[in-house]
Amino acid sequence: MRTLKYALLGLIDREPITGYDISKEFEKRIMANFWHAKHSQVYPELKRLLDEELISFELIIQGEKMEKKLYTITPKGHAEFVAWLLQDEPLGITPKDVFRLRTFFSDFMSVADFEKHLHSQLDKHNLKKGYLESSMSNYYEAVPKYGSKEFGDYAVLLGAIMREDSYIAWLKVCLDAVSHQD
Amino acid sequence: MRTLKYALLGLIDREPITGYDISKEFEKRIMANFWHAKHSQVYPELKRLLDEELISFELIIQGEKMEKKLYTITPKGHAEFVAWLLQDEPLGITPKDVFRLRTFFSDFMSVADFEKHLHSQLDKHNLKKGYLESSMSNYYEAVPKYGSKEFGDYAVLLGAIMREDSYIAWLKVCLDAVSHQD
DNA sequence: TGTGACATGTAAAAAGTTACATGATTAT
DNA sequence: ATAATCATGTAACTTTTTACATGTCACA
Repeated sequence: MRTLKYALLGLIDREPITGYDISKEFEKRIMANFWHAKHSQVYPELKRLLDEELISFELIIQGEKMEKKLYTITPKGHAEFVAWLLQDEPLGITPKDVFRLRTFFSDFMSVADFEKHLHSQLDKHNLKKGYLESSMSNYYEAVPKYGSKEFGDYAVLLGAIMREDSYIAWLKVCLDAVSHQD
Repeated sequence: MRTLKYALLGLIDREPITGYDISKEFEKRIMANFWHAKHSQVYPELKRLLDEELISFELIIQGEKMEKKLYTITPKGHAEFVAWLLQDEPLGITPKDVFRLRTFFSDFMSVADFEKHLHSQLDKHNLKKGYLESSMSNYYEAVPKYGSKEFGDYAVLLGAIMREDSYIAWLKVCLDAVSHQD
């Protein structure tokens, strides 16, 4: 399906970018909320897109001699990207979730152990939600206009916060259900 | 990390099961809501668990000559499974989501095209939510008691419904945000 | 008699992770 | 000076998917 290909093409189409900055985007910035790839996957894929003439690059010298490659999309790359963007796909398999797997097998744990797990998850998801909410309030005071990059950023950030809210609500319901049975 | 190993051990620990039924569990039953593996991954992993003496099997003859292998967990397998179950893990990377990726790049689409995408996703997630809700009402009239298999089933099913609700709510917010700008 | 579900596997390829490898630049 | 970050890559391995491969059983 080569989804990474389109994730890279889209990012490069937004604005010229280096492999290093693409990796950062996947590891700690907004894209980390719905896609991921390590730099060891990004660099070979960039080389492949270059071979396919979907992108090109300009060598930039940073300081004395440090080189970086600033990638730009080609017309062919843009056309392929937009064609992919408009495709309607079936839902696909539900994402894997190790904590839900543990919950499914909670009958092999004591109530106390399962409650410890639930509290630990609550802490982690609350922390994550906090990070997301501060990104939201730092960058977007109102809903950005559709058609701007900011709208995309805003929409996926909102989705990430809602996903955390829902996960937190689920954990609390589980906690409720077990505590009424102690 | 070998999470598939523990997913298999847990299932087999619940009750003796064949490779075929494990695959069905991943493809269409409750486990499909948080884990997945094709039969081509399941059979080799079962062989590996057998080599490691974490499981054993009994040959069952179905009808005239059709053979099936009913796998059972060994004491060693059970011990490893429970040790894994009690581990607390960091959150790990956010699951990939192709539709969120498309949303992130929605500035390369017309409002009409993005709205079409949103409606298509709404249809699919509403359908999925419907399936989940009917499983819920068919099987669980009240919250099952903690410590039973049914509690695990119920908890993850509830989580899956809440996840769909949240996704649907997000899609509606996006639809609202774009329609106010037409 | 043929279709769909039951049942179990292997092989090859793609995708993703971990480890290896190197060097420059900036801030303390 | 030294640690953190910038910057780019490759190699080996694990995980996952797609395709190949075979045969049984129940039902219409």
